[in-house]
Amino acid sequence: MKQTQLTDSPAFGEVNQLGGVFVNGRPLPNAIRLRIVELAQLGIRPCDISRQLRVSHGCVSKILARYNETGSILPGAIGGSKPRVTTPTVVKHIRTYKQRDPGIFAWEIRDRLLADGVCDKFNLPSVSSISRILRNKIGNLSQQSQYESGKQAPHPPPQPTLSYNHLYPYPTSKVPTPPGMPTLPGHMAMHRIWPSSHSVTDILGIRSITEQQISDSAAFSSAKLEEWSALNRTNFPAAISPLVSDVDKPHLEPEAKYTQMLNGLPTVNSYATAPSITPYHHPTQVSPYMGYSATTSAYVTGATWQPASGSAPSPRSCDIAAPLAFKSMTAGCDSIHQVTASVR
DNA sequence: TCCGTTACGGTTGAC
DNA sequence: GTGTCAACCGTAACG
Repeated sequence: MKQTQLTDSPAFGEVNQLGGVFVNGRPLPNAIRLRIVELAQLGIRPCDISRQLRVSHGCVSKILARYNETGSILPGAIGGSKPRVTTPTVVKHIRTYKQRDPGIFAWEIRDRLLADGVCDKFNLPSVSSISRILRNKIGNLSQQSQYESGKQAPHPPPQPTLSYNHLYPYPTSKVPTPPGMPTLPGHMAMHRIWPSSHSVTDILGIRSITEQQISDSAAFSSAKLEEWSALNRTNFPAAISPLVSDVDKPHLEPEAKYTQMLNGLPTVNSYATAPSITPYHHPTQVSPYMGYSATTSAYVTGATWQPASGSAPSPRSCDIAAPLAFKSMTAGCDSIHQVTASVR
């Protein structure tokens, strides 16, 4: 299989064709993700980023595409199930509808749920789900309601004020799409936080990176990423930090794990330092930890990105010191600049 | 050579 | 405690 073509399969990581270390099935560390976006914003071509960071170009392409689309460098939510749409509130309303009109069809209930604001188009149960609820959870309700209707006052109408989002909020509803930004479908908007707490510029401290030295931005990156890495699922209350959304919380954990394993191990600096990289050269020491340091303090340094030859790098060969080009990222840059222009 | 896309094996977490 | 499912991941390969 493709994966078996990898050059190495250490117990805790694998080495790709570029010599980079990765953990199959796990996201790249935020430090590398951040670096990918940073380099792209500096005008460095994805192929060069791929080679320098030893990340497959497909991955670079994916991360940059995600960043352009969502403004976030963080991976999506891994695992878990889709939130249930048949919440108790929805069931209650279905029951009410059935009580008031025992002959109501499932599709009519569905329309009512939508019309009354109980559900929106994203969490509207399917007709089959409603039928299942009628069958399993409400059962003989029609007969019961007919019986009860004779001795009870009419059931109060459904209260549309308690929407599904009240119990199972969708990030899309929590995070309005900013002006000028395209409206994303629900699955995409799940990760949309705007102004994105995960945008590079935000990560870099809400300052325009055009105003900073790379080393300065790296310091901010490091600080932010260390902040991330210090958090994990278990100690991450929803409101603990505005920097990270609920959706993205799970992805802090891997780095927290990696960080915990870092003591005494090489940092990512040795993994992704440009001068040390000979194209397609496999590191003599293969350690998955090399690539999974959550801290960029050692990983992202200005001097690190000098070309091995010592000659001045061109924009085509990683001109870090050159003015920002924002190559091919202009679509999202207007908003980015708006964000970076403001200082909290 | 570059890059978007896709198949693949793998991980994760809710149910 | 375990299995299933559906989301995600990055890589390698293709075009």
